[in-house]
Amino acid sequence: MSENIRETLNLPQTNFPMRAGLPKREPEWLANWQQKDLYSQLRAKSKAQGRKPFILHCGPPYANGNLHIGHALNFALKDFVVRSKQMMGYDCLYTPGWDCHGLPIEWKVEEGFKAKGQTKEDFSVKEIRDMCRSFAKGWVTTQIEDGKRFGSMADFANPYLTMNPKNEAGIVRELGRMADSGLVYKGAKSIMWSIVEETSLAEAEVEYADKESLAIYVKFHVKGSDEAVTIWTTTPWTIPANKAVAYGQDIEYSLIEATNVFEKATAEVGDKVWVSTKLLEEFTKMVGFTEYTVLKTALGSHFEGAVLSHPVYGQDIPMLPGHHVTEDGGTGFVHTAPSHGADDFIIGQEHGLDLECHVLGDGTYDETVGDLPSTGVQLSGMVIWDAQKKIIEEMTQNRTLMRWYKFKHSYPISWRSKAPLIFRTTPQWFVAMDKAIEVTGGQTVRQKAMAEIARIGEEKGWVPEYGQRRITAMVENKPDWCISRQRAWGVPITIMQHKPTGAYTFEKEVFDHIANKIEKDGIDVWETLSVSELLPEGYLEQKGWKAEDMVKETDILDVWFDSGTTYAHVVEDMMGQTLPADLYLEGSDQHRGWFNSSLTSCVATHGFAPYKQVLTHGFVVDGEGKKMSKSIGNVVTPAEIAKKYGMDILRLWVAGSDYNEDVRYSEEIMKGVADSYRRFRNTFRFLLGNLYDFDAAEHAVDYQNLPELEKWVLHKMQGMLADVQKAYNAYKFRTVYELLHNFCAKELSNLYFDIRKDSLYCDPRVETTEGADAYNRRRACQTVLNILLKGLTTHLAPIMPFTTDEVWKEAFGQEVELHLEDFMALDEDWQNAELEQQFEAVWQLRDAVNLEMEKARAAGDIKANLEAKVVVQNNTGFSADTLADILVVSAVEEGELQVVSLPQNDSFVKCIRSWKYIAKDQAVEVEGGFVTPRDAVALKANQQETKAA
RNA sequence: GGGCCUGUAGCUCAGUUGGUUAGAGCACUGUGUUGAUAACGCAGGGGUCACAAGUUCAAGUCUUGUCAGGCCCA
Repeated sequence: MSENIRETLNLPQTNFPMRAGLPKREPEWLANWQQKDLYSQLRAKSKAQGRKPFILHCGPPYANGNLHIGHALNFALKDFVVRSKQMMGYDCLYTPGWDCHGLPIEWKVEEGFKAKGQTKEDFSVKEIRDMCRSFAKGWVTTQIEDGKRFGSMADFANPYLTMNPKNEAGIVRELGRMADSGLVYKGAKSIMWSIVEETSLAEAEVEYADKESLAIYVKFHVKGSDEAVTIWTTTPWTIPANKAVAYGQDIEYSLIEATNVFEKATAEVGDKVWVSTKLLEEFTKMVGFTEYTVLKTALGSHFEGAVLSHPVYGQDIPMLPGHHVTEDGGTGFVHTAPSHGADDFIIGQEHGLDLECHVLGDGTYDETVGDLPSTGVQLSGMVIWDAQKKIIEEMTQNRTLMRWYKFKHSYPISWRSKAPLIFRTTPQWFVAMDKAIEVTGGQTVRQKAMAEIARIGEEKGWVPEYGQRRITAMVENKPDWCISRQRAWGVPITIMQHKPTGAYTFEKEVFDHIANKIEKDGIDVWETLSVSELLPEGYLEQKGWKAEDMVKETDILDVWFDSGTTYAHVVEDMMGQTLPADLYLEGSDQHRGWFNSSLTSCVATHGFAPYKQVLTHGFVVDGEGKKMSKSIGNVVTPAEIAKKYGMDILRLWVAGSDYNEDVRYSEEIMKGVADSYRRFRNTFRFLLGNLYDFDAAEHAVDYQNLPELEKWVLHKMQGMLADVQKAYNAYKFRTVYELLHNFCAKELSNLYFDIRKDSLYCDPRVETTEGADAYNRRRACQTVLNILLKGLTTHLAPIMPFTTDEVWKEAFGQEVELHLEDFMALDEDWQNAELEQQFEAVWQLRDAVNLEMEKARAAGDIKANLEAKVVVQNNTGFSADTLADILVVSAVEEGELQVVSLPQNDSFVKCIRSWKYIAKDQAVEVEGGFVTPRDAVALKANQQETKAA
């Protein structure tokens, strides 16, 4: 019999499974979206509606490996933005891109052919480029596939690649605009140079590691006296390039004479040397003076005009004042080789020293270096690292060396080869930061960039705010931008020099003309086409130059120039949009990288910043807050996570994290995220299960006819979803997640669902005269469930596109696309502050009753809530019956708070259908037991319906 | 070594201009249900707010330092 009764209930029915099975099912849904080309459908819809564009411009990942978890964080955040902006009424365009040129790829390609015993010289530039191109293409293909798996709403069919001829042409055009306004110049500067890769390196490409160097103390004899000045250096190979010794103006120096020395010391009794007074003790200990006398002291200015003798070659060496001289270590004097040090270079420039570099790109000395006079060793052709000992031997022989020893210190290395770098002065192309230009209205690039940073800050464009402080510091101190690289894989610096006059082709029309050729046939035209083909018609004639006097530049552009100018060749050219873009969104390391190069470039060519807002996120670290690295073995890939948990869980992890800081990833955390996911999923399952017989068009109840409780739910939902939209606008996805999750847990599961289960399950699902009230109550509840379903699904869609799509199709049919929808519209009329207040009192009462119930339960008086009658002072404004529903008890009576057990009361019986206890005299007897009058009606109506069907 | 940032319950996070017994969700424990059932309700335990000084009538909240961690730079 009880089974028959059960059949008359309206229990939830749904095909929406409790267990998601995301790893298996997500790829199927993804294929469905792709097949329907939702991105294009959204564009068509947006166009038809005349929507305002919102441009999230994609910073290109580098195409040389699989996407890692950091990319997952970035992709997820970008997709939250794209989807939420679209659903809030924008036409949100998102073209993903890839950075394809550059040293890391060229290096990988070289590794490949070096393994086969081939060298660079075995290939033409074009052949190397072709290999690089196909290498990059392979990774772009892989990364696009990886990227699609994230579920991003993006134009994956038409991505931008910095190696596409169209983009390469755009890069050249931007260079042309800078050259035309006089910003591009060729200079000689001291730069970090890798002798392994034979190229200069950008700051970003330099790492630091401990290295053992040979440190030396050297005497420079003062001409015309028996005194000497001492220096200390860790780069003995730069001694041949020494051009000066620097002193500190205000530093006090002492002239000391050694009266006794350590027996094995190179230094000798009788040595008269100058050294910083502060460093005397350290110095004498290091060079082995066991006894010495101080002859006199003098300030640095004493050395003005002094001339020294070079410790190897003996030529005159000037002493010069240097601001960079300190007394932190060494001797207080600084060995100055302008071709091998940044400070040295500056001093050299200031004083007109010879800046020529005697070290070649491969790290060997060139012909201009003289042989070592005493030992007769030939330096030219020798690798600098090997030459060091020879130089030390030489100075030992000629008695200018005081001491040498092994010294361990932090030293710059190449990020790729990990080989130590050297400072080397070579000709390079630069973009001037401090030259006034027209496009900015007469300001320098730096001034205008600083002004733009401040303006964006005033407009709250730096999210989080500390981004402004970071980029300000970077731009403030940024030296002129070295844009040239002596490599093959990149966009050529399309400048020619007229040899006889030394003039360069800086005119914009020259760059544009070459860009057009590149756009048609690729960057190789720079090598394959002749000078006259590359120059605009009539250009040479106009200048009075001959083609055979023109020399093409062989350097290529820094990759940061490629990505730094995407605002032009992607946003303007490819996407056809107007600058600035609405948003750039990348990791916080890009304050120095892409945000910086983009700002600098766009200011230089357009006179303003390319973005309105810049959103930055931290890095993914492990559960202990340590960085992820292969050596520690704490690395996880997005692919693994997708396979284990599913992408919606990964995305939910991002949404729940505070991306302003570093984001922790661990199995424990993911377990928690998966638990949170279940709350959402079961909420949806409950909604879907209880809407199985509801058709809004037919059954929806008008707002004014809804019971108070339903109105309260709509009020709460309306306020919550309005806050959710605010949070989306402020990119506070964590708040979105929390608001939705807590609403599902508190307002819905704990309260509304719990209360209305009786109505949903037990009220008649068929309308009859005698059961009209109960029937309407259930339809009213379903009306609200249906609104909740739409509200929650649409507002959660940007975070969990897979699950919400599954919900939507379960609710509205397989052909209905959630991701073409906007956020469900919120009705202002749902606001009802008065009602909220009334319910606050109800919930307080409910808490008090629950505590009392728990006591009764502990005492063994009751088990289930429905076994209780609650005596309470009802000042809620609701009837006793309504309050009984809200408290999920069988009855409410007025009086002092008390919980009364009904099963122990002979005058009550349990309704076999609703399990409520009811007074015997009100109960209806049916086959198998008693039911309440409501259940008697529902039982009959539902049975008849079942029979009819 | 320098710049920017972070350190609140087992986990993810809130904590407004310093002001009563520091909050939420999840996890955990107990318990009830077995008609959201690998789900749901109810109740409960759990924090010397990284550490140490200082300012103050009063500090998670301000200052300084230490420790740990991250990004960028040298």
